[in-house]
Amino acid sequence: MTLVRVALDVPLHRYFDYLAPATEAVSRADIGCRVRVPFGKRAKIGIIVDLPETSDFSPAQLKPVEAVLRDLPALPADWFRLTEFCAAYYQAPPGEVMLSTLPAGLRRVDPPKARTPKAPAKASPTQVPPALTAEQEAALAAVGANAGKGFHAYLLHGVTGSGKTEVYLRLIERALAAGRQALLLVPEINLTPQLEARVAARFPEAGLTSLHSELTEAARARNWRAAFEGRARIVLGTRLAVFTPLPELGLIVVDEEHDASFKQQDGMRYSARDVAVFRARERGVPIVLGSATPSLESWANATDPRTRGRYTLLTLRERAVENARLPAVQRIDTRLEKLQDGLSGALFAAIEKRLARGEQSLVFLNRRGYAPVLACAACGWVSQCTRCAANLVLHLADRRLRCHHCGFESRIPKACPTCGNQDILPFGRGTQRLEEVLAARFPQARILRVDRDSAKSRKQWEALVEQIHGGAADILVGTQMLAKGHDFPKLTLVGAIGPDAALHAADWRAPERLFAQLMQVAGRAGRAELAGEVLIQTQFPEHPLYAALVRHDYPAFAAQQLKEREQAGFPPYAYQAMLRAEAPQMAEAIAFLATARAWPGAEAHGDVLLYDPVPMRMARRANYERGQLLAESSSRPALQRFLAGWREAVEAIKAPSRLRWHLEVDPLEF
DNA sequence: AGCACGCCGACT
DNA sequence: GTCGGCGTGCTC
Repeated sequence: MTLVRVALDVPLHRYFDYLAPATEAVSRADIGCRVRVPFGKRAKIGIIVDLPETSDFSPAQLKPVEAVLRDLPALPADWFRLTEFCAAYYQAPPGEVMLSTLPAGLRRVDPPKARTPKAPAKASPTQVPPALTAEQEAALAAVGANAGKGFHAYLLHGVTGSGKTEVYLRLIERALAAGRQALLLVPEINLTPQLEARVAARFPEAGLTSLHSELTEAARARNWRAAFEGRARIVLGTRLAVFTPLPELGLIVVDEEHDASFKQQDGMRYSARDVAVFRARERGVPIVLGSATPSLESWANATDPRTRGRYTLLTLRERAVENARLPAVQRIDTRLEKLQDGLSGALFAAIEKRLARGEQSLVFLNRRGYAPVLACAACGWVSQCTRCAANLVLHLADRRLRCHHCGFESRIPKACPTCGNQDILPFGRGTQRLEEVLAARFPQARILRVDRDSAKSRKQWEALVEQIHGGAADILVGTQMLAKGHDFPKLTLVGAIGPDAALHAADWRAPERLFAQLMQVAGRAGRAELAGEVLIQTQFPEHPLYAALVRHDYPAFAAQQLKEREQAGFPPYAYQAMLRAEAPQMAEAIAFLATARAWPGAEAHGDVLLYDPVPMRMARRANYERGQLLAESSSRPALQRFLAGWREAVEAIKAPSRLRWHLEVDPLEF
């Protein structure tokens, strides 16, 4: 009698044992195949993880497998090591992790009928690779020196436009030549047709396949399968693609490795970048993390004397396009003049100059909507979301008040809801208002606003990019959407309007994010032959963050931040996990966290510190009040040992049914 | 997570 | 008299 151990998509930290079906034999070669099994009242798709000798359940308690699905090759052992590692590290149920990484069609009991796939896109003519700069050569030589020696992690630090992508392409070329597959991970927003086209044009025979959330279910399944079966030699994808089984994996590249979208923010809260590093080590292949502004975690791994050697630092200091220089960054001290609608005279003048020369300007403001709040000057009423501890943002474009946290919407009141005063006014500025201000000042200019409201879908976004490229806009107004990964050849001026807000934010990671964002947006200016200029409007021009930005000096900024982090005992000098709970009443959430904090088992973990439960910074969201509890240790293994026991104890806490909680390892936001 | 069973409140 | 609220327990 054969026993079959099956991983199922249920939030339980165990596998389920079944009997082999009466009609067919099951062998160890079937480990990694999908099965259809009865589960309670219904059927489920699972994955065979083992054929155990014995079970905790008697044969009479076990049900037989309904069918073994052998339409795909069996998932390989290294894939199990990867998913089981993630389940253990992130305290997530292993079956849920495994099943959630499969394309939806492959985990459905009634599979959608397979339609004939479209003919694969015709291979475009191979482009001629550009000549390499000396720095690119050096980076490639450094990686090449370790070729064939298994795992090695590299941090490729290169300013915008320094040709990181060309380095990736050359490395991919080598991997392909060695008969291996390459995995290229990119942030969500960055998965542009441009990059895909560039890779496809360079490697027309490699069967490039892409994996991201905007593909249809069928396309995703098809591409996933091509990668798994080894037909696709290059896989380009967003974070979930890190789990794609790749039989001949030879190289992993993580582009813009600092980007927050590599972190999954629900379900299993994993960092695809960290998972990628684990996977590379486990598979014994090189991994390249690339960024103009690396995460401080990666930077420390590459430069801190205590961890030096963990990652090898590769640096590209110069822009690859001939004659293109880094933009001149200037601070505009906004304490010295009265701003007009938030804009300084210097910025107006600079835009004027670009208009006269037929060049493009970009005004960067990381706040969408017309104004962040509507308020009554007479009684002090402000437009607040009834469900969240947040203000309703005024959107004049479609005349709505909108909560950016829960999606609540309402009409704009004609008068103050509390005192009836007719004079309710928008306070502050968002991109819509900025667009209006600029239109009034430059009536002849064509202004294009690019934010999540104007570019909701990928299609709209592509249309906007097309317009910008075609020169159909003189002034761009945009949020961070505009900061990422696009070459706009005619863009020579970038103005940052309100960066100071992030400077003194309570989240100690805010400066890191601000610096990355400003570096990125500054990198938009002057990418081709035209010189670029960046104007930063600030009340704190002498702040070290801006000083480093002016010098394009990421290493100095990072060194200063790491020093602060170390003094404060923050990551990467500490390891953290966050337990969060939400309930209709804050007291319930805090009581739950207090029970978790009082776990007697914690006493055996003197190397782990549990803080007090506190309300989250945004204490209420969508009518749920939220609290959090931080666990911290100076040792990652110590934290991991603690979490395994703690999670089990937390799961056993009896909580009100409307209370929800989750545990996040290596949290990024506080 | 689903999906059962199970015991108390306002409706055809 | 029933429909249905969500508490509790189970899934090999």
